[in-house]
Amino acid sequence: MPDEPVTGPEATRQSLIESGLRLFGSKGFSATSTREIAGEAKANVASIAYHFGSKDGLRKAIADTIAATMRGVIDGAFAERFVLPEGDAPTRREAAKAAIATVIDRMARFLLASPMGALFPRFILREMTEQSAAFDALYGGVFEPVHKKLCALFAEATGVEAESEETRLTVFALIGPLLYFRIGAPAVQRRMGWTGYGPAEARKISTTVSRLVAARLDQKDKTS
Amino acid sequence: MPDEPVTGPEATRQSLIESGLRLFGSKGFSATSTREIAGEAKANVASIAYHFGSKDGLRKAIADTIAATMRGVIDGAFAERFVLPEGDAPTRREAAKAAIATVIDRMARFLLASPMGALFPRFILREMTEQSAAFDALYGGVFEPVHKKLCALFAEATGVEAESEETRLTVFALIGPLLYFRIGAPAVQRRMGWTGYGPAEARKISTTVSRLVAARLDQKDKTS
DNA sequence: GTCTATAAACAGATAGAC
DNA sequence: GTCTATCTGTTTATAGAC
Repeated sequence: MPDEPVTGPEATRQSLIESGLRLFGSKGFSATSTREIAGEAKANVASIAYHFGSKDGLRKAIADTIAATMRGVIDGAFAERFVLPEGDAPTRREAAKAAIATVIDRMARFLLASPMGALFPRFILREMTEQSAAFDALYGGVFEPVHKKLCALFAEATGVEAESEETRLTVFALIGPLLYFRIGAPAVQRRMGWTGYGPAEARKISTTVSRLVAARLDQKDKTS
Repeated sequence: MPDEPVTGPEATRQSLIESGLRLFGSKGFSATSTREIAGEAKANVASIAYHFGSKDGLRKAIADTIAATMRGVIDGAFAERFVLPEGDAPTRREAAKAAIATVIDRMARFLLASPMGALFPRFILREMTEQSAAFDALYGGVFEPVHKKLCALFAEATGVEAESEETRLTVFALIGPLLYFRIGAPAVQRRMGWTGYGPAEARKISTTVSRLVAARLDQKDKTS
């Protein structure tokens, strides 16, 4: 991705996407007027129709931006650890556990302590509940590949089958807390007496979730 | 609550609340027109202004209905198990663990397998991200009391301090998966190849989450 | 490419008959 | 209480000057 110029048509485009991401995510698509977006982006109302064809075109452009950015972040996190060492089963198992811990920690830091981490899930959530076309692209391009990779790691770490129903559900249960801390942030922060998530809060949450994940990975098998 | 009549002003009122709950939750407040609500409720457009004063008045009435209903459901779940037996520490600890398991299971069945369980969180989530006044009532009336009770049970079950920062965060992490299975249902269902949540799916999810919670409750203490 | 001005549709709220 | 008809404001999209 080339650096964006600080002025010119591409800067207007980027500015509209950023404002739209923030406003659509916090107020909702219909609740946000194009005048408001243009105002916050310091652009003209007509520029939305010019650059994206329509208000809905802007929505699609935002979804594409999210998909591209998240693929970059996640591929980076996996590349760091996803190649498991050759060797005996216990060695591979411990490596897989460490890899899961790394990915969870990277996801926690992105979701809780980066600016985009706060904006992306809110936008995605709205697209998901509205069953919009933008969500299909996000699911296939980001969500499913990540979940499959985590299932493979979980299988390595515990010896179960990667694509079994139980494994897929368990992986959802393991990433659930992380996403909930982001999605339910207003409730969490009120209960914790926090005014927002900073690096310190992100670290505490990451530690809490890591302990939970570790407990499940170390759980003795039982047919409950 | 008296049974609603099938006709008359109270039936119109209830019908408008139900349609508003469904439409506000799925499309968002601003995206839903009063004409659409009235149409689905088989009522007249002007009846919204008559019964609730305004579109925003209907929003508040829905929030009140949710708060009252959820208080009933949750108080019932806690009443069943919340009184811990007198006795030695191990006995109380096991009772507390059983109580947590019961509450988690009741919450899972309500969230995943009841009609309201699908509608309430969607509406609440929108009110939360829009920082509306309706959310304040839901937080104070439902969310915080439930979280505090779970913290107290967790403290009994593990011996930690109930209101410590770590305990509060851990309880969020434990209920996170449950809420995520509901909030992220479209993504979960697509990955699982399910067309929706029925009793069988709710049971599988409840089992998965229960195993995770049990793993954390049985975790050996370590200073990680 | 960016702007102003405007068109055409739609929103929520209300007045008044019944 | 419920209806029809209408008022008033706002929305998105577009036409055309620059």
